Amino acid sequence: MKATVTKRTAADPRDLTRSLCPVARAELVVGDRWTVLVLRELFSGNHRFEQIQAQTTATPQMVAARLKQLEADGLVQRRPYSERPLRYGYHLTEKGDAFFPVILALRQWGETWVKSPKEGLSVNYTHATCGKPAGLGTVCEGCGQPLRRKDLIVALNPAYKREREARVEAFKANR
Amino acid sequence: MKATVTKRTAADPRDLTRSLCPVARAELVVGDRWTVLVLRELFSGNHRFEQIQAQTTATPQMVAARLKQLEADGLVQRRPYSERPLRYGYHLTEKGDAFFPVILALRQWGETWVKSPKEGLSVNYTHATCGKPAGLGTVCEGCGQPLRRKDLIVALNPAYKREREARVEAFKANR
DNA sequence: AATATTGCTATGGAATTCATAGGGACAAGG
DNA sequence: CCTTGTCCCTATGAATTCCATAGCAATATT
Repeated sequence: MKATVTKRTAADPRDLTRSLCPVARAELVVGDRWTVLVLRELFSGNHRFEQIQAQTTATPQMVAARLKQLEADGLVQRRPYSERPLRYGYHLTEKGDAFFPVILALRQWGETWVKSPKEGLSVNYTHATCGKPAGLGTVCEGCGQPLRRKDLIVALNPAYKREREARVEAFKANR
Repeated sequence: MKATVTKRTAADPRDLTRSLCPVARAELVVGDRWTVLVLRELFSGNHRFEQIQAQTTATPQMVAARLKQLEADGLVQRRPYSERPLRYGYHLTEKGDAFFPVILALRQWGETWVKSPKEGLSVNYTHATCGKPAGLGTVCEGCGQPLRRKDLIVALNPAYKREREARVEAFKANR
């Protein structure tokens, strides 16, 4: 006979919200494609709703829901950037900023194993601290120090830059 | 007037499958909670369907679908571990193995920002190459070398070990 | 007064997920 | 050979989430 009561409860070992596994716990917060893309935009300096929507290509509900959840989870803080009309920008908290190594690791894997080599690197980082190219890892290729976002000088591949500009145009075009 | 034709096509800048952004491209493959948990299990040495199902707590369809997709995406290879009856185990390819830094980064962020300190670290790694504790980063705290999965000696926190054993029991209990 | 800008919310249908149940292929024990 | 057990999935239907499209509110601009 099959089990009759299998609903998940708080004490259920199948409930991952209290799992001791740090990966499972992290995934409960960021285990979603749009969430990661929203964070990517915040790391790349886009703080406004419309920009995030345009670059992630998500629907406005998806963006609104993710930003709301990220705020509830403490990764994002909303700050007004205009009083009249009242407009909010979205900014990373310390907890959100600490997510950067995950983005870097995803970037490295994506560049190496998902993109084709002929597409070239999309982003080149220079490590402001030591002045050398930072490479693809999570620590600087030149000096060995862990890479923090604010120490990086970003240079976009021209094709990738065009792609991002094209999304802004496409977004404006059907507003 | 609103735009009339907004379906996404191959040339649409909103189609991320050909985006030059490595993060977006990576997320198309691994931007899913169950997928990441399946990979975690493969990294932790569980290669059989039932084990993966028990530890991820996903439904069998979810596990089957994710494994199938991971195989199609080249991260996982299926190998028979028994001829009669014919049974397959799931193993990481080079591409799948290269995903380890992302798992490490998620682990670091999860341990530091999602779990409460009193829960303690769930996993402690010793770097076999240098013999020292590897720490929480993606490079060894002791020797500075990037951490590869096969160079790590794993020590599970007793409470975390019990949690994993409890999931095996719970799984058997309602089979 | 008319139009544009920005940041969302509303709606309905399509797709996905989940809990639960079951099935096929074999092995082992009686 | 007949039942019971193991392992690896597949089937089903209900609940949930997602997406495309449309629209609204509060201003600023002309």
